[in-house]
Amino acid sequence: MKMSSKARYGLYAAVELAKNYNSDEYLNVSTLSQATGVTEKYLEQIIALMKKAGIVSATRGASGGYKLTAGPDAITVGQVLRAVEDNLEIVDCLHVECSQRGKCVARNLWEKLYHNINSYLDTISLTQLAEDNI
Amino acid sequence: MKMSSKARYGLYAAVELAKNYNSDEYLNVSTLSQATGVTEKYLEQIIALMKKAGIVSATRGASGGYKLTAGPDAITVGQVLRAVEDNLEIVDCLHVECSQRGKCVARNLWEKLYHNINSYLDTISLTQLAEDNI
DNA sequence: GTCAATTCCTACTAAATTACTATGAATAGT
DNA sequence: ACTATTCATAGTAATTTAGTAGGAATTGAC
Repeated sequence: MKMSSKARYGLYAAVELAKNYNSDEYLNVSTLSQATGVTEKYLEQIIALMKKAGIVSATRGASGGYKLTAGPDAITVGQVLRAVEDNLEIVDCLHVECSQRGKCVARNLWEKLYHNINSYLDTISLTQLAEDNI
Repeated sequence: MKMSSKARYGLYAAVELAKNYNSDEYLNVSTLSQATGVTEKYLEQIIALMKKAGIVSATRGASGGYKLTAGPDAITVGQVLRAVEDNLEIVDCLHVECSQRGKCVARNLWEKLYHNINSYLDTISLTQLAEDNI
């Protein structure tokens, strides 16, 4: 039950973008890579996931880069993690039909646990994370 | 962030052992395998982890098998999962020293999340799980 | 309108982990 | 002694993760 490196790196990048939010410049991958210690090419892929999820926007070309689509107060850790981790789901049987008989003793447990985790993660904004105010 | 099959199978086995708790017979791997649909050899390994964690006891030889060391009311899902999943830890940096600078923005988050998950899982007993009373 | 800086897209690969399978020794009841 | 069982450990195949690589598309700057 480990978080992937994508999840960790995604958070690092999100925090950097949060810090930059009040600037009018975009942060490019090269800068983010230096700030986070993650290779550019890998970060590109991770940020692409955040973009796809709508929490990051981008502009191309010279002086292009990335920006949060909303203030860091309004974006939660849960949103970031769900974007980069493949949906954060604890167990496949929540969306795929489980091979076990319909009456799997654990199914309800996984659902509640999943809900529990996400509820918690959605109480924490990027601002709070950046300020370590958790 | 997926639960391993060990975690799922471990719970299945634990529920079977819970049902058997009031009997004076031990459940052997072969029976458990049939009840859960998991191969005997794999189950052996999983139950060994539970035994190591002290929630299951065993006797060898003819008419040997396994039994919970305490009533299913007194054993939680969290105990089972921590036994079979390698400690359930969300992220390595909770016990291994993290390569990131000491001031990792996420560390506190992982700790709280880890605590959160375990607290929840420890509120659910095997009895509750077996009765789907979650 | 060309050039350079950037994102975007997608294929590939190496390493690690997971999910088993296999073999056989140790033990205990009958 | 025999048989049913757990216990210990090694091996392996499949899957996933974590990253590399190459280049096309786009945009701003000059």
